[in-house]
Amino acid sequence: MAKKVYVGLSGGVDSSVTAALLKRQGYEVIGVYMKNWSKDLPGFSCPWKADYQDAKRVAVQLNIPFKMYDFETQYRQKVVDYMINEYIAGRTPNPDIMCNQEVKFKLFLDTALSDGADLIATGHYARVVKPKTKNQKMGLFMAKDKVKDQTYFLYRMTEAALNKTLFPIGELKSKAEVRSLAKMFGLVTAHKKESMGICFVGKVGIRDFLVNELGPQETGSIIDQNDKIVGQHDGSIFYTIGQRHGLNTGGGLPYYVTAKDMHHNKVYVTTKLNDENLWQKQLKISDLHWINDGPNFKKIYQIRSRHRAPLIHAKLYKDSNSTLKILLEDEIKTISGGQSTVIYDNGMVLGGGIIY
RNA sequence: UUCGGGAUCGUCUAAUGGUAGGACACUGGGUUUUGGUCCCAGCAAUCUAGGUUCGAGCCCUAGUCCCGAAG
Repeated sequence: MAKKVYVGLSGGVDSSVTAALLKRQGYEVIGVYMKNWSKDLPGFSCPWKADYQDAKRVAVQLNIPFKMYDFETQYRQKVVDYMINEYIAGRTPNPDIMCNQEVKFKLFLDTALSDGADLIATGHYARVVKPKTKNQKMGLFMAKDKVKDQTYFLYRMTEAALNKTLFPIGELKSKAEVRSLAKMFGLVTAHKKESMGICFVGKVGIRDFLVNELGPQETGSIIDQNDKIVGQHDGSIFYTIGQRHGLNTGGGLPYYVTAKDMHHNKVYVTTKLNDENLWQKQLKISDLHWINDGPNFKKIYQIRSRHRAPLIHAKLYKDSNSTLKILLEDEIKTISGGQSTVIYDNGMVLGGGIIY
């Protein structure tokens, strides 16, 4: 008897093709639209209805059952509130990593399983690799298409979730192949544009989002590497380390944010591209998460601290019981606290943590 | 007050008396399931009033406003 797979249909091309491929492979496929956010914001209308309709159309085209899970309350609590609190604390969170951890591969997984699913699937560019021997565990691996790889967002998945998850898109060579499959299957989403911005919330600027949630912020000084005030900002929570635009500060050379002082509401910048505050060779991470086993401190791993950034060789050191120090082979542009560092072992995601 | 120096896109700054250019910012687009980075395009200026000159950002005169030194 065919296994039941609940596929998260977002209304985009990737998840549509996911469902189509699984059906072709002989699974009993059920499409599910997760409604996580539906609120319109000033100057921005939430695309959830259009996305829902596209998801539904795809289900009809594939002739599979379709249902909707309403996770708005939990998404608000686990993702949006977390995100807002991080910004208030002066860090820069990654809400989509939290969404994957809490919503897609926990809430959605659990709900689907209790609905009778054997497995779930999403349109992520990643691979779940089955153990070759009995001793080996289920591993999360980078997608075949290294350019589109999305494992950076998935490193907080659990082994238990991996055991129940399929990522058929991760086996494809390229986005172009996804597109052509969508065309071949005749899916309405074949030519749909990529969606960006905070997952589910859509293409609203984080700035507008925060203003809407928290109201206008207090202005403060922008201070350069010579302790000179070079401008005024409209709220230090809006800025992130490494940021260049949005400072409204001109003068020959670009200004990059090097630090924030939330207590005094100050934003520090530099025009020196080789400024020591703009580059770092060492990272400290907390909130550690390992998919299978923890790291081997003798090994050299590859790490990534930004989506799509090149992998960098690094060694891990125990910093405390709950934190880790990472020494990088090459310098990278300084990263804000709240962002994630993901540790790879030859294409396999070992785990990672949150920079502090 | 006096003596020097200066005034060019929003900002920083180029232009032997001969098409006012660049950078940053900003806006738009591209890349990107966070933030951000990066790439492309666009917008945009000679302090005012006279004068010399075929022609003035540039030379001359006056004014206005800045900055430095003398009070």
